[in-house]
Amino acid sequence: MKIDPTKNADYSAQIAKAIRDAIIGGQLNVNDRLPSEAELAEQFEVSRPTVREALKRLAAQSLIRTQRGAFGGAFINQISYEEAHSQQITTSTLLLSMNDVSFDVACEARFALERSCAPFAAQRRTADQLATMRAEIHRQTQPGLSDEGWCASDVTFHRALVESAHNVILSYQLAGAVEAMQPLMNMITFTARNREKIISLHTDIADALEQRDQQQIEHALLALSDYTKNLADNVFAAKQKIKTDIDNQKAQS
Amino acid sequence: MKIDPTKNADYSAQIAKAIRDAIIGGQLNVNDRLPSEAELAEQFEVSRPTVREALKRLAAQSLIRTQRGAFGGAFINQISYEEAHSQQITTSTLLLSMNDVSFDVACEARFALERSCAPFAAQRRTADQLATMRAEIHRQTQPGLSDEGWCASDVTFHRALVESAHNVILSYQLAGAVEAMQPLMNMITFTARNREKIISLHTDIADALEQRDQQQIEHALLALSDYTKNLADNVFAAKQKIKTDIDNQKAQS
DNA sequence: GCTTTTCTAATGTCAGACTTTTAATTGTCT
DNA sequence: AGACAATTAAAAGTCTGACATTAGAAAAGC
Repeated sequence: MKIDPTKNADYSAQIAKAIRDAIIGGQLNVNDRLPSEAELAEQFEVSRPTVREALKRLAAQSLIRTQRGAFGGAFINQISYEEAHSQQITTSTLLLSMNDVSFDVACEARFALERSCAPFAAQRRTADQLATMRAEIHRQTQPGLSDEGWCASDVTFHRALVESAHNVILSYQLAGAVEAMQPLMNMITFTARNREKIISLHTDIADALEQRDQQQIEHALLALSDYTKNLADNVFAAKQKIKTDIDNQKAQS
Repeated sequence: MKIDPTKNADYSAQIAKAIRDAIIGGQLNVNDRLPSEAELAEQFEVSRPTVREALKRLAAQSLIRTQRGAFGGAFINQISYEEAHSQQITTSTLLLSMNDVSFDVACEARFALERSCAPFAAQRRTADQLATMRAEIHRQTQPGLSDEGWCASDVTFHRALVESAHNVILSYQLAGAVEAMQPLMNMITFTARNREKIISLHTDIADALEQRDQQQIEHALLALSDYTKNLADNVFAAKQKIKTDIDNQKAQS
């Protein structure tokens, strides 16, 4: 593990990369302790603040955790599904919000991914997940439910469907799709949507899952996808109309 | 944006979180410049090294980029698909290697996700992607191809299939599946696999894509998934046998 | 008007000190 | 001897102040 001393730029990035590569390459294993900051500074021939910046970079990716006190230090972290989950959701959310992806593309991807869990969900769903979905549907029928509450319930519903496939990798991968995109979609469509219609589609999904009917699950998800796309089209058309009206008014005055 | 002054711990994490939330929440927009490190230090009432640690955390997530010199500073980064890609692959790879996921679970997830692009690939594939896939199949027939070369070609082949769906979000999400898992799978199965068999399955996929036959694409991917699972089973059985043989030898001696 | 030089504000780096935390060790009492 | 309390040491966390390097802007020169 050495760094390039020629450039006087970004030692901390280089050190972080060296350690990261050692972790990925297997030279450093889970729960191994890194040398103390002072020792690392000596090894890399840089100052302690520089080492610390490198360690903070690694900590930001959950690659290490630090502990103070004697026999403390920086330890290689075992990345948990939860951490990977939340990282992926953060990245996906930013990616979507910063690159103005067309709604159709996002919607298509989101439901395509969710459909991929259908065969396993049909096989392996337990009463537990079904009960969660039914409970969320019931919550969604409550007239007093706020938009935030609706959105949270929606996410819980879809998450239960994903979990019913009982495949941790699939759950992790789909987290990005469901939990990052669903709130964004709700934000866009909430003005136009008809809760009863969505509840009916949710009920179709739950029924199909109860029957362990893969085809029907996929079909119901497609219907929900189509309805969502339609909603967005309506919202955009309405926005367009407002814009046109304003333009006309300007032209008249 | 304020931090909790009571705890004398992890100011840098708190500051990073405050800025991250501001980015996600939209208070800070792409290409906005953050205040200088000295100004941030004043605002948060901490020292400059502490601010710098916070900024390095954000830089590690590609949320900001920094530029030296007058009128330089830290700017909000527009997260590109490429950056998000590589981050996801790093995370997925670590997640898989650190949590000893069963091969079947990973394999099932990987191919389920890839199948989700089948309907769009069938509709939208261009001659370009098909040509890439055919070229990779041809490369795979070369007898002199190293294991590394095979693995790279395999990834390129599957990546072309994913790209043929022409949905950037889907491409991004599937990158984690294909590019993180495929090399790991190749590492496990390369001792047992039959290149000709895989080439034939790849040809089936390319043929189905050429015919724009969604069903056939999914079917061919399933066949490849089954074959891969079988390979892994054989590898594990072989390992088990070796272990048993050694135990028997020990028992005899 | 164009090029070159100088200026300046910002990040990058360093050295050294102090604070806080935490677990192991040592000491003391029952 | 065993349980509890005080001590100690190692390590992260933080601060201060300084210097080096960079790169865009402004000024000077042609």
